[in-house]
Amino acid sequence: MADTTGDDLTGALIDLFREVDALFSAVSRRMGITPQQAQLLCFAQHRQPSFGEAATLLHCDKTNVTGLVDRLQRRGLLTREADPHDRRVTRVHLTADGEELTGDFQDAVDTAVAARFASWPAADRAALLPLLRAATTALRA
Amino acid sequence: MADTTGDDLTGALIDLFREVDALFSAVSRRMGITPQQAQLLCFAQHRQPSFGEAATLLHCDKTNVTGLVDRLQRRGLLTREADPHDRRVTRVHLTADGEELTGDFQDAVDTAVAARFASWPAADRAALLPLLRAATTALRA
DNA sequence: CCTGGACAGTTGACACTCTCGACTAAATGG
DNA sequence: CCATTTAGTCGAGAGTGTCAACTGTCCAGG
Repeated sequence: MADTTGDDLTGALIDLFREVDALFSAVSRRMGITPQQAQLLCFAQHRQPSFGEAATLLHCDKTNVTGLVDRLQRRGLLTREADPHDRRVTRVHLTADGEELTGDFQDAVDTAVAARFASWPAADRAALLPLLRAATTALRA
Repeated sequence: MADTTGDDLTGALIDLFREVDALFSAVSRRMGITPQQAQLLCFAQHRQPSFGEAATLLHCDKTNVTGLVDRLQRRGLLTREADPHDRRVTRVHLTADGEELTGDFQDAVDTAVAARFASWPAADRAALLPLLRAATTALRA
């Protein structure tokens, strides 16, 4: 209930959001990190984000990133590296331990998702993926 | 990148999750409450959950709910009501202010979602809703 | 040059979230 | 009637998140 468009798209989005959140949190916890830490580690895997970029990616204030990085660095999962082109910026690099933990985390999430969709017909799964991407783009606007 | 099934369903789910999270958080903030408080208020609108039920719905420990309710009660958005059938349980009831704020919150989210999907063809929107629901059910397993 | 404004990260203060273990009170079932 | 279970609370402690104020660096315009 509670809707404007006649269909309850909002409710469906939030229900899905809650399930993904639950899965993501459960796996994070099992790995001994918080969901926010998991997110930062995943970002740091592809790029080597500056603190400001990390803040943007995480949708939070840059001052928050300082503490987040502090805790992960204390555990040896990442390091702060000076940016060679701009001495103001510090970049986040994963350590070998960080890479391993991040890989394990992603594998665990992938496995869990794959298991839950294992019984889906290929046609449904094929239809879902582009719609999810389109919905994401729509929401980003 | 990072995937088991060939398609990157996991990535798409997490991307969508992040957008919904961003929207939900932004609206909560605009309303002067936290996302967790918003969730609890929404639940309390339909049912009158006990603390344990609230904890289950919010995927968190019951001790967390005590503080959550404390803060919302201090702001006059809800009350603790004794359950007539079991004197151990306390139920959460929204006040008039709480109902109003919750309604405003839901309207704001609905409006934002509707606006972002306004340009979607009806056919796409019709296809999206059942797939979202099915995906939610799949993940719940 | 060199100075002022913009930008990157840090710090301290503060509120909220979240969990754990220990506790009280009430229900329940031998 | 007593043992157990269940509901909520409390205190301690770690993490998340914001804000305002600060330092250091970069990059113009004068």
